[in-house]
Amino acid sequence: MELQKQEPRWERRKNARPQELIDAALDVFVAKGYSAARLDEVAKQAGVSKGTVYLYFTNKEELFKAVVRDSIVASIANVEELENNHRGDTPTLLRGLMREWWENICATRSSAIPKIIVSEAGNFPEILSFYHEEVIRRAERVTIKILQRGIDAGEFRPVDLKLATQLIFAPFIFICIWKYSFAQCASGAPEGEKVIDAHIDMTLRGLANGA
Amino acid sequence: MELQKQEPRWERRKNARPQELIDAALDVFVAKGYSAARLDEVAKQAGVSKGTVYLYFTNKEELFKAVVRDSIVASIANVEELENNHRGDTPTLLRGLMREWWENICATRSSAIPKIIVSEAGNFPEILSFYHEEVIRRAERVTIKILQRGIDAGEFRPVDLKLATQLIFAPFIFICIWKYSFAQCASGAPEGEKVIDAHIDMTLRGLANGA
DNA sequence: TACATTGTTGACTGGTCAGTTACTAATTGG
DNA sequence: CCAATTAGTAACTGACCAGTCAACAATGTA
Repeated sequence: MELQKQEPRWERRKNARPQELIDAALDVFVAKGYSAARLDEVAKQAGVSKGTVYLYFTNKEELFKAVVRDSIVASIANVEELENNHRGDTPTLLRGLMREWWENICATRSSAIPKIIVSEAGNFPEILSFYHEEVIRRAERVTIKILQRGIDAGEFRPVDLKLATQLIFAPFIFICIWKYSFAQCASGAPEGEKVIDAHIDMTLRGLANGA
Repeated sequence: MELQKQEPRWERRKNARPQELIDAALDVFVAKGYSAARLDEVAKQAGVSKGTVYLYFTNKEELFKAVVRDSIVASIANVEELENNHRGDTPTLLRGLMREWWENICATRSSAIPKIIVSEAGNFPEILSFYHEEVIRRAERVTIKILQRGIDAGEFRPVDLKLATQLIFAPFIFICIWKYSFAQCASGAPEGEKVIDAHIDMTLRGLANGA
């Protein structure tokens, strides 16, 4: 018989758990999508048992919403703040919005979320309306605000605000979808960074007020 | 007691069943996607019991493959035949390919299939490799053949064949995805027909050999 | 060291669904 | 008309999984 210091079988981590679970959940949602994601796997990834997940999130849907809030909604909040505090010229501000989207969503694991919404929203209407309210509408609102500001200042020519907003976002969404579907098999996948640089350039030229 | 001719409780329809089941299955796959589609519902839609589905298809995956063969693979076969028999100029042939894709896939219920592949292929690798082999590769092959033919005849300028093929297909795929995701909530959805007309026009101009 | 508090566990439940099978009845052929 | 054949049925099985809960053990307190 040998006496040894027993490692505790588990630790209490009341404060750290939610973020750990959100991180683990993002991993699993990225890999499997929404409905095929297993909460047992999220728990395992976070180093806890499934019961613990339900201690911090009432159900799978709320966990998913927390993941979205932690990544995409946070990014929108950044842009809103950028818009509020920005004092310089509007093209720079719009470039800032687009870079933010690229760097913090498209180029990260978060890019799986728009793909999940596109893929599965039809089967989960509550998630769609949540996403529509907290992501799509807010993103539209701040983008329109920036475009309006540019038009008012005479930096942008007058354009259809809604349509311009959609044209600005479409390539971002397309890249998110591509990354998680055809990217595996299509050899000639478009290089995201370059595509977005070209897109930013095109957009700013397209909006420019030909004095 | 009244004597009446008893309607038979069900009919034998050995020859008709497979097509009836494929049609019903397409409806359900369109509405739910692959993994959320229920074979009980396919059976109900076709007016039979679930057991009958398994009389004609070994499992869900084979049923899905049959649906794909019945719609998209058939459309590719059309294009291959078009290419084989065509004697006129190549731009007309390429326009024929693109119209075929629009009319028989994008503009019909079949358009749900590319969306399903994009959405769920990650979780069903066997379906992805089937689709890659029987749809993507064949579509690529016949498109490249047409482009090469145009280049050889001096009708098209020399272009990167693989890249051009991807650029030709990307808008079709995007429309298929859009129809089954944002189309519901985005008001300013692009009108497919016009987008594709513009796309065909752009492609032919882009390929034209500036004599 | 003993006790109270509470974060965590993991076996369990209830519902769902792909796939199976023992049986039933529509059809066919002698 | 009466088997023999076989398309079709529906109840069933086994696996899976979101969500629950009674017991447990890590930590705080005295």
